[in-house]
Amino acid sequence: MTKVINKLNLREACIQAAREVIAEQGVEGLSMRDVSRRLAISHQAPYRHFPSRDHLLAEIMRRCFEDFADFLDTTSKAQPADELGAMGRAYMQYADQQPLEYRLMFGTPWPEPADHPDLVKHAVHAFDLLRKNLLIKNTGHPDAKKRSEFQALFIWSSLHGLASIKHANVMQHLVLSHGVERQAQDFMLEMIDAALVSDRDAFFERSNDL
Amino acid sequence: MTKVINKLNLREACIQAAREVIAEQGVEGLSMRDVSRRLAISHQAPYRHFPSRDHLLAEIMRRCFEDFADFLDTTSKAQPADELGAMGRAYMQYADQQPLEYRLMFGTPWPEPADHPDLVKHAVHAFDLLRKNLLIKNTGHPDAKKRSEFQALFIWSSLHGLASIKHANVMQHLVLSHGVERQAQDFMLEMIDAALVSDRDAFFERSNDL
DNA sequence: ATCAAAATGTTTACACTGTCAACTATTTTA
DNA sequence: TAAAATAGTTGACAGTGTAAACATTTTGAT
Repeated sequence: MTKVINKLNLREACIQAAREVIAEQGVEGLSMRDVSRRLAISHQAPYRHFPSRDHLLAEIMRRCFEDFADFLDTTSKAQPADELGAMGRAYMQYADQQPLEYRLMFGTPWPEPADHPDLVKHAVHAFDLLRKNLLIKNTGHPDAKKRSEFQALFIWSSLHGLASIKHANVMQHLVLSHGVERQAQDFMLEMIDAALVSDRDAFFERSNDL
Repeated sequence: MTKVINKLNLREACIQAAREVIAEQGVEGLSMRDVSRRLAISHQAPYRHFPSRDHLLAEIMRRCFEDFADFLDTTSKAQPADELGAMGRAYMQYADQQPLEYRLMFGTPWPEPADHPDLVKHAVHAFDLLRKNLLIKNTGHPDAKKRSEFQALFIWSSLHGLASIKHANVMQHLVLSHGVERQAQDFMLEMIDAALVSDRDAFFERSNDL
């Protein structure tokens, strides 16, 4: 029964099966033959739909970025346009709730970008959401564009850094005081906020000299 | 000749050969058989010194953390004790100059920590340097310990996040304004500084209620 | 110095991987 | 309906990690 559905669109079935494998065994454990076995098809059948294992993986990653951007979009649109904190929380929320997807996007060695332009396009789109949001916040400022980019990179780095550290499960080895691990995210968001409100005009003026 | 040296201490030779492989082909390209071929020994010889490929890799990672901690230690000791910026710059400098090592430590899926306690110990040590430095800076403050841990996590996350993004070579796809990519690190360090000087007493008081 | 034991290294073998080539069955199209 | 494109299968090859059995070398106690 399910098999019939599979055969109707083997491409989709491969993607789904691959995601199951990743969920159970991690990206490293993903193998074309595993996918084939799950679908009870020959080990070469998936190659009719994906040129290589990397292409299958890239397609999955691409969809993750799509979902991720959607999530950020809808979650932050539900807030006032300048509510940056909401976006930060949304980012960390996604990282928490979809650890697999997050790890796939940001913790997996990327395949050669040149071979997977769509993957890059969708990845950049997620960043652009943040950049645009900041651009609104910076209207009126001289160098609003540059400013937004610097800030976007800072925010993204901080959030991504924390998410990575969380996913690496390394915090439990640091012997932190009670509550620190749990509240690290809130503290981080406060720090980002504090950093943003502090005027950095001097930096931007200096930066134009180079 | 070199072969004699190799045989004298095959364990060390394996590690060195493995690092060469990683340097040339990345971690993914590291294979036990590759190591063996380089040393002109049988493909099972390395197993007399490392129970598995993961153990070889873990030993290399452990040494990287050792080097990394040493680097941070000496580089930041050359500065006044409370010069946090120096530590941040040292961190990013290491990430820039030793991209391979950095990627190995922070960008490679870790083997099961329980199987490699030494690896964890050395990794934590690098974090402790930062934590201790902040503890000095926070002397006199109530909750100096907690404060330091929050701050250390924030700093580490930010720096690590930026380094990861740099290493992923994703910035070149973001179409950033001129100079932004180059100056991102300086901006980041300024932001961290700005965030730290802003008093967060309210946060810490709140945090104790939970 | 000898001789057993421990260490180190080699050979063989197995199950797994990605993917190429050749073949067959099915579906679409002219 | 015949031809062509598409989809799936089978078999092969070179690569991997590593277990097992064997050979050699080094070491330590008598």
